Amino acid sequence: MANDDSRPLTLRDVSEASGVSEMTVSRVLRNRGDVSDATREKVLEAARRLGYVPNKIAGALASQRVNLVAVIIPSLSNMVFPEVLTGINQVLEGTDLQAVVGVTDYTPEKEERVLYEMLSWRPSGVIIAGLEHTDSSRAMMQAAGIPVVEIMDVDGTPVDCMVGISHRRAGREMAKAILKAGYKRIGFMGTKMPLDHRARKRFEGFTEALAKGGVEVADQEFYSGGSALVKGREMTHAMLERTPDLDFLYYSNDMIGAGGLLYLLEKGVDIPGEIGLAGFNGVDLLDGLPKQLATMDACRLDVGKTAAQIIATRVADGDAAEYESHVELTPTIAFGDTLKRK
Amino acid sequence: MANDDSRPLTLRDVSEASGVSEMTVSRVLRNRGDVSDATREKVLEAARRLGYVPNKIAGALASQRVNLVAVIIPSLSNMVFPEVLTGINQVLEGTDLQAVVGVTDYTPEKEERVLYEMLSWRPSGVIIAGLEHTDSSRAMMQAAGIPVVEIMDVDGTPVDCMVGISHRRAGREMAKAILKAGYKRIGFMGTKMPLDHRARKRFEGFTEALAKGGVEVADQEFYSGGSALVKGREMTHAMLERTPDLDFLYYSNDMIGAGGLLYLLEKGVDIPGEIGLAGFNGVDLLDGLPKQLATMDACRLDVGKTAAQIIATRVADGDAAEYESHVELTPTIAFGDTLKRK
DNA sequence: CTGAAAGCGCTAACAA
DNA sequence: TTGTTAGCGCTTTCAG
Repeated sequence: MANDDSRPLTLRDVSEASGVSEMTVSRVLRNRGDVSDATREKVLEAARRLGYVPNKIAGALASQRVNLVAVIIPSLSNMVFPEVLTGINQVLEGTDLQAVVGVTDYTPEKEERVLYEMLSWRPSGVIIAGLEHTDSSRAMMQAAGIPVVEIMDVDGTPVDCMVGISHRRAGREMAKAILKAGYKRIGFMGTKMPLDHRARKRFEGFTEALAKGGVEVADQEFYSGGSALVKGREMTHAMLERTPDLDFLYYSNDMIGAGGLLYLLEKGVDIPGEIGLAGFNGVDLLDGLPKQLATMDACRLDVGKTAAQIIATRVADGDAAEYESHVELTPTIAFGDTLKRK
Repeated sequence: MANDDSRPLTLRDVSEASGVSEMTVSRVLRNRGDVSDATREKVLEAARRLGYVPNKIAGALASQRVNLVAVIIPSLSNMVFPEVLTGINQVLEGTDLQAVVGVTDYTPEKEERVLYEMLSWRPSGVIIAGLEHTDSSRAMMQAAGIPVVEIMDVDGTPVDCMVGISHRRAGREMAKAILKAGYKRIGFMGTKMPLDHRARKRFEGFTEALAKGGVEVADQEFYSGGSALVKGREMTHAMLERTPDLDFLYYSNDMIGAGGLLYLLEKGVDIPGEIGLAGFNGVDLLDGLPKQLATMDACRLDVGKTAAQIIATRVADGDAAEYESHVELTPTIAFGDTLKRK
């Protein structure tokens, strides 16, 4: 099965084994051009028998084409991003494109390194989370001459295309719903991540809309590290000790919201009567909680699918491609059981 | 900044811009061989100014070296796998190796396709979940002539190396702890996945050890799809309706265990007095629950680190490398608040 | 329908 | 310390 020495097999080996020229072997293996059934069979048989695996490195260099799409995201442990990936993969599976993932840990420097590394493989496109990048990163994407889709945010100016929701607007909408329900003393909890621009924008939209209603955030707290569920419990406890008259808690993500919810339910607090709660993201997990946490869907699957669709279209149709290059998806509020419906 | 036409920049462009030969430019950019500080500066300046990004495709073809490690896992949404990845990345960051992830969705056919695809990029090593693969997949890994580490399971025979825990033993240990605590009427809940060999092995070890203690699983149920937390609630409810005298529930993963726990707490069931509970994996999430679910850690971070270490060592030291090629990690039971400590 | 020749952009090996 | 030469394994192009 394997060849005598340990040198990987080449097209030439298949050519010799089948008595067909390298060129024709190549054609058979790629289903390109017309090849007679007889030779095709000979080639396929030989390739199978030898256990030939083509060398894409050489193929890519020769054809100047690489069927990879670089996907650059901040983290894999956030639930949110694997879901975007799922959307991307769903669409790419229908093409011959292949996603390759890079993780930035929410730092612009690592993002730059990862981007450089990935671009050096000459991918067919880039899908990257967020609109904030170093100048150098932006320059690289511009110079790469390939489609670039910035995802998950539309509050800013993209290098090329963008697909996502407006986090500012999401924050505003939630604030409006809260005010409308009659809550007045509002606490906020989130991650201590100056580099999580989307969370920041949500918070800005939130405070802005509250202000319009004459309300200010009465208390706020930020955490970093550790189990989000635990942090949600702890912060909720601490905040209510400090500011007992709060009647609403807005969490910057569902996990800490869930922690807060579990904590308050144990304490026997009346929700949403005495205190209302809301999170952000619409994670699956919430469905299994004793009460459904109010939240707002970030359209993660859709974002992934739309972004991949743009890349696929551009790769297939070239510059003549027709598509929306700026797509704003609109999330809807899920009131659940923790936010009065007014 | 960008070049005139839209052709990507080459070494030659940098060479011309700096007045240094291509070869020396290459040396500077790779920090290889001795280059005078003066020329080094000239080259780096030119490369930066032009915005040159090397072409790894060409580099890999010429050097016959690719600094990629193929990592093949069943899923990204299982929490477990991103954690293994974290371990892998932690170790690889200290080398010039780079992980590339492929997802199989728990099917051997897709695993085979993904493996083929990845091997065609001629990676320096493979890390792949599980010991069960198609003959063809096994043959490919054998023929690739690169280090292969099969992870997360040691109950079987690897192609090359393996790192993980024995799921059979994990099942047995949990059964023993349960029997020792005095529980007798035991229910089991898990995923309906004939292809999740590790869950299967755990179950086998579990029933085997129970049998040794003269106990049989009194009821069992399997689910597929949907939110695990919700499924945990639903199955727990259904099972206790059907078999009300159960005094212990063993869940094949922590998420459904958490769902069951939340459900039973709402019902006011005394845990672990009236009913004991245990899950599997030791996920972070559990820390935030009202009671700590008993579980068993699968050593995910360690598995990733050890596997990556093996690859890194083999790549660096070649066949002369010294390392354990079969590593069995031993998980410990966390009794939490849901399993009597005897 | 099949084959021969000429690179793709880079690096190993050697020469200067 | 620097430069020259000859490919890496495949595909493009063009000729049969």
